[in-house]
Amino acid sequence: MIRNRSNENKLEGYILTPQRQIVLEEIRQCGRLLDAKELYRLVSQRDATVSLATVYRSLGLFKQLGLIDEHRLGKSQCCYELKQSLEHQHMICDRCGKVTEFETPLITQMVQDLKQEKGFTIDKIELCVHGTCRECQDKSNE
Amino acid sequence: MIRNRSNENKLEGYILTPQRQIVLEEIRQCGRLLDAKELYRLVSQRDATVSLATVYRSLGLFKQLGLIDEHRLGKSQCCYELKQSLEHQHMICDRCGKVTEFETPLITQMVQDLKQEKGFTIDKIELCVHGTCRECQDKSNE
DNA sequence: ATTAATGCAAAGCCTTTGCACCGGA
DNA sequence: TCCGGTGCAAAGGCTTTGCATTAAT
Repeated sequence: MIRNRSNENKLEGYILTPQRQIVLEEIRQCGRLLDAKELYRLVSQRDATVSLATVYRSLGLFKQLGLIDEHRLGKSQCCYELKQSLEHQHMICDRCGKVTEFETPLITQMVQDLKQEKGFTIDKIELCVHGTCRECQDKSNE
Repeated sequence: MIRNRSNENKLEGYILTPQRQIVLEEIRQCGRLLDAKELYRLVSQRDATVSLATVYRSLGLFKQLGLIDEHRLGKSQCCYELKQSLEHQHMICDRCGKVTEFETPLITQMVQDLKQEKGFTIDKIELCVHGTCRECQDKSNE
């Protein structure tokens, strides 16, 4: 097995096992938020012997290494995606369940404000924006 | 049992049982975020026969009636507090676990931006702000 | 041989639910 | 009597963990 002590694949000091490789590639290829079950299903299509436990353990490792972000978005289960900027956030439509990405510079502003006013140093801001998307509003108006 | 069809206690059309009364009062008196277990402990001190299921069912009702807000704050368990304004948000210190409240007008701005740019109508924005509080930073610098 | 990673199944944690019982109208 | 609310225990959903096995150096 390939041991990455260099920074190739950003898994410094950790072993890039075939299982971890598949998990990471599926997150990369998907390009949207995924929960563990969805990810497990995708991974299983490529190697049916990979267990759900390994998916969770890989996610834990990637999270710790800063390769991915974990979001809860007000739901009981976690969702994952490749590491994004602070400004990258998500809206959840409560009618159709669709998750839409957006960018907002207000986050940067907020980080500065909180530092200045409260002395709080921020590592991560996650928004849980709930409402109704344009499509669902249009449907209501028909 | 008192049936509130008026808007006293804001429990219109619902029965204000002794159990519900205790649950609501404890949320009121506490004045900070509480999870179900903590709330159950407080309620039990006043009436040990009240079950955890009743606490959860009461929380569900209050939530539905808009009396309280439910927050997840990136944690697995939910926390509850009396209904607050959109601007009222929370920061979590990842070192000491302390939750600090703050107000930010940027939320209002964000609601407007999302309406204008994405056509998204927002019911609720919840921030999960993670970082290090001033006290924990000071401790590190000693 | 040593050490880490994996698969499996079991356990954990928080929350919801089915069901019988109770209490007020 | 009727009907909603309650308590209890069980079930649910997601995630973590213990343990034996496997794989790499």
